[in-house]
Amino acid sequence: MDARILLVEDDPSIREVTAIGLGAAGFEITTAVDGVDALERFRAEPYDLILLDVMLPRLDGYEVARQVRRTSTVPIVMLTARADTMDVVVGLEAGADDYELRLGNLVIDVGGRTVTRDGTDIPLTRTEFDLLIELIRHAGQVLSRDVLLDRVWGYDYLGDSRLVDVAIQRLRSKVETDPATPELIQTVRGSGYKAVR
Amino acid sequence: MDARILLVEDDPSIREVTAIGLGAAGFEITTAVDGVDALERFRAEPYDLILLDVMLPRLDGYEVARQVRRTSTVPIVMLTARADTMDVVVGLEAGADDYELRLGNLVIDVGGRTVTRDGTDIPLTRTEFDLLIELIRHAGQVLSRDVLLDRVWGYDYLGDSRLVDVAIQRLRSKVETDPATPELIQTVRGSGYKAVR
DNA sequence: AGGGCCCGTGACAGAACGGTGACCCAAGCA
DNA sequence: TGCTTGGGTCACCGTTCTGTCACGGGCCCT
Repeated sequence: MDARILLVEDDPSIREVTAIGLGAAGFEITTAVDGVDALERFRAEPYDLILLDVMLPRLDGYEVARQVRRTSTVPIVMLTARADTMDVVVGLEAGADDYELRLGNLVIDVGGRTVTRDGTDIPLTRTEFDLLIELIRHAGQVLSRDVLLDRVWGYDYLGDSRLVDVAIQRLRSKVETDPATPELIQTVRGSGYKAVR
Repeated sequence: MDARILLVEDDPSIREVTAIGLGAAGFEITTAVDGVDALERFRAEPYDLILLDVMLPRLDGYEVARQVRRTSTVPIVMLTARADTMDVVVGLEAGADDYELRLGNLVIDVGGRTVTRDGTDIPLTRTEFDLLIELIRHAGQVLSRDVLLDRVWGYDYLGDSRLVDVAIQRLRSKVETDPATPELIQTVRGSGYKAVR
C-alpha cells in the first residue's frame, strides 16, 4: 500500500531532500515545481496526499488548494517555511459534504444546498432539494414512489403516494427547462421516476 | 522512524479523512475530539507533532497550545478551516495567535476576538463570536441547528434548538448592515444557516 | 376503438417554519 | 448588596411550504 504523494515545492534543495527522504520511507513521490505544474499533475492522476508549499511561482498554494477542492477531497497539507524550522503547517478541511453533483446543465452544491444553472441560482424548498438529491444519487435507476417516500419523507411516513407525483411536478417546474417535456427527471410509467444519467 | 502525530479535531468527517490520509502516509495517528481530551492524551504519552484545530469544544486550540507549551516544545500546527475561506493562517510558535478571517466587509481577528467593519470595532459577546467563527469556517455550507448547538454550545448541550435562531438574530443585528435583509448570514429554510462564501 | 389506469396539474387549507420582542435568571462586577 | 450584561426560554405572528383532492388528458391493453 504505497501512498502516492504529490509534493509541490519550488525550492530545488528542499524539494529534493524531502522527496528523497519520503521516497526512502517508501512513499511514491511526484514533485511539482509551481502551482500550474501541480494542478496539471493532479489532474493527470490521483494522489493520496498533497504536500503544498504556500509560496509558489505562478499560482500560490492557497489557489492551488482551492482549485483542487473543486473536484477532490484529498488531504492537503500546507507547508510554510519558517526561519528556524518547518513546523508551520496548515491542514485543510476535506468536508464530506463539500462537493458538487451534476444533472444535465444543473450544478448541485450538496453542502450549501444550492442548485444553479449557468451560474444562476434556482431556489428549491427542502423537500424538493432532498428529492432531487435522491434521484441524482441513483441516476439512471428507477425509484418507485414507495422508495422515494421512504427515503425522502422518512420510513414511517403514511400517506398518499400521489404526494410524490406532486412533489416531482413542483421540482420539475423549477428545474426543467421545459417542464412540459421533462428531460432531467423522467417518468417511468407504472414504476416511478428516474434522473437521467 | 514513524512520526507520532496527535490530531485534535472535533468535526468527525475532517478528523477521519485527515487521519486516514496521514495514516496512509505512514504516520502513527492518535485522535482527540476536544481540548480536554487532547491534553489528557498529550500528558499520557509523547508525540512528535500536534495537529490542532483552532475551534474546539470545551477548550479551544489556543488554550490547548498554551498549556502544552508549559511543558513541551513539540511542534504545534494549527488546523484551520476551508481553503476557500481562509485568508491568513499562522502556525502557533508560542502563543502568537494572530490570524484574520473575512466575511463580506467584516474582518475577524480570531486571536484578538474582535470584529471590525471599515476599521470600526463591532463588539460581540462570546457566544456571538463563536457562532460567527463557526459559520465562517464553513462558509457556503449549510449548518443545521443541531450541528451549531454541538459545536458552539458544546455537544452535551440539551435544550431548545430555537436558541440558535435567537442567537443568529442577535448576531445579525450587530453584524449585518441591514438586519432585515441579511447578506452575510443566510437562512436556509428547513435546514439551517450558512455564511456566504 | 373503447375503457381503465396512470399521471400531470391547479387549487386550497392547514401545518411548519423562522423572525422577533419580551421576560427573567444567573454571573460578573463595583 | 445592587446594578449591568449575557443568554436561555417563550409566545406571537406573518410567510412559506406541503399534503390532499379533484379534474382531465394521455397511454396502454384488449
